[in-house]
Formats: sequence, C-alpha cells, structure tokens
Amino acid sequence: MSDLLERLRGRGWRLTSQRRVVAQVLDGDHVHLTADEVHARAALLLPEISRATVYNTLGELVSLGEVIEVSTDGRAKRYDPNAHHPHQHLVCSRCGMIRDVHPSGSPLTDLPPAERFGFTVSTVEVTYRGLCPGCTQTLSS
Amino acid sequence: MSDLLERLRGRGWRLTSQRRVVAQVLDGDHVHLTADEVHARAALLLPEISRATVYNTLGELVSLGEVIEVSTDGRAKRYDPNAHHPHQHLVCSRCGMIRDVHPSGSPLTDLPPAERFGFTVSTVEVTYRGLCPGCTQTLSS
DNA sequence: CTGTATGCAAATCTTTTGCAGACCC
DNA sequence: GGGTCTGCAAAAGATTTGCATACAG
Repeated sequence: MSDLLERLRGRGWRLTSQRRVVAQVLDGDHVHLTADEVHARAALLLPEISRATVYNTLGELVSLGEVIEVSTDGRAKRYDPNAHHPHQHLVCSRCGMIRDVHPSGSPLTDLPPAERFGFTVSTVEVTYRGLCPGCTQTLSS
Repeated sequence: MSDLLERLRGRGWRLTSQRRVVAQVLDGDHVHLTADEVHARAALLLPEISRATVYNTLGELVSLGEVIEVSTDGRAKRYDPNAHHPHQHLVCSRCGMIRDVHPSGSPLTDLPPAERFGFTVSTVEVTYRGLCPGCTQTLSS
C-alpha cells in the first residue's frame, strides 16, 4: 500500500502510530501538503496526534531524504514525498499551489567545480514561478 | 554612488530618507541581507527607522523588480539587489549563507508550453543547495 | 528495561497590519 | 494641500523547544 512506509521500515525507522499516519497521509504522487494540512489529515486517522510530532516527523523524513521540502515564498512550506523521481516544481506566487513538472529538455547540469566556491553541493532545485490558472483568471477579471 | 538609487529615481519613486538608506544599504554586488540585517544597517544611518518600513520598502523593491527575494529554507528570506545581472544561487543548508553563481552552460531552458498546466510562468530559479566551506568543516570535525 | 518519541503549552522568529501623525511632490 | 509613507505596537503565522510521560524494540 504505502511505498514510503515500506522504505522506512526497511531502513529500520522506529515505527509509532503517529509516524505511521504521517507516512500514510504523505504517500502518493503529486502530493504537496503543508505541515498543517498533514496534521489535519493525520488527525482524522489518529485524533490525538500533535502538531509538534508532525513537525518532528516531517523534519526527520526530510533528513532521511524520503521527502522534499518546497518553499513557497512567505507561505508555509510544502512537503513532497515523491523524492525518488527527480522532478521540478511550478509554484503559484499568489496561492502557493504546486505542480510537478518534468521538463523534457536538458537535465540539470551540475555546477562546475570551479563555480562551487568550496561548497559541498548536494541538490539542485529548479523552480518555475508564476500564476496558476485560477489566480491568473481572478487577477484579470 | 548608488546604481539602485539612481534607477529608482529615474522611475519616479517617491524618495524619503528611510527609502534612501534602505537603497544605500542594499546597493552593491554579492549582497544578500535578511530584512533584519537591512534594518540593523539602515538604523546605523537613520536610527529611527522602523522594521515595518524596512519590510514595506523591501516588498516594494521586489515588486518593482529591482531586488530579488531568495528563500533560504526556514530561515529569514534574503534580499539580493543584483536583479539586473541574471545569476543563480548557492545556498548553505546549515547557516543560510548565499553565494552568486553564473553557470557557464545556460541550464535555463524555459518550460515548454505543454508542461505549463495553464500557469503563467514569470521566473525560473535555480538553486544549488549544500554546505558552505565553513559548515562543511564544522560538521566533519 | 532503556532510550527515543510524544503531547502540551509556551516561546521564538519572521512578517504583517491598523492607525494617527509626518512629510514628499 | 493631498495623498502617500512612517512609526509604533500589537497581531498573525509558522515552527521550535522544554519537560514529564508513554511506548517501541
């Protein structure tokens, strides 16, 4: 059922009911929830789960590399469990909505060593910002 | 002296002493200050300037396209006045430090219309994340 | 058992807002 | 002079923290 849970189990992650529901809620494609949304959905399955635990768990999943954190400019961060299929994001500057995109063209060139200034680069993110269809319409009417 | 101020004047921007010091503080290359840092430096030149005014002014400069806002993951956003020379950012995941980079092979392919899902795309950002030299050392020692 | 995870509430940090008074054009 | 900009202080979010208790392994 849950790929995410499966992988976590395999990595020896200590499993509690709270962690299980967080993983369940996040599992799937094109899921981009805020911490608060994760908490709300998790609470439907496990009413007593606390926000702090949701934040802790999300932070851990991000550290483990199982979930990607997407900043949406001022608004709350969103969490994307689709960490194992490289993709980029389209972010609406007005409502924060996110869509996954997989530009067919040139895959992201790594930063040449000469340009790294001593940094240890671990990820490259490409974010396309603009207005989603709904917000484009709202603003032009 | 200040290119930024020069351009703003040319655009008919209403000029007050507060706005002047904010523009002065931001002017230059490789400047990536947080709103709070801008406030602190501005306050050295004009002690009574308020945080609210700094936020207002920064927001306006971003709207005008004279300054770029860089998200640094949880930490406070940073403001980059170098908006007229396209470049990308290297961001340290630990301390939030930012460096400008200009990858030679332009990876900046526009998103093909078929991939836009009805979005009106206005900007493309590429962010390289990792650890800066200082943090790399701290963590390995 | 033992160490880690959880819940709660309060704290922190960043940014926004409302409003009366000040000041640029 | 009129409309915009400021400062202040308080509010609003989002996320983190401290600590006693509960629970997985």
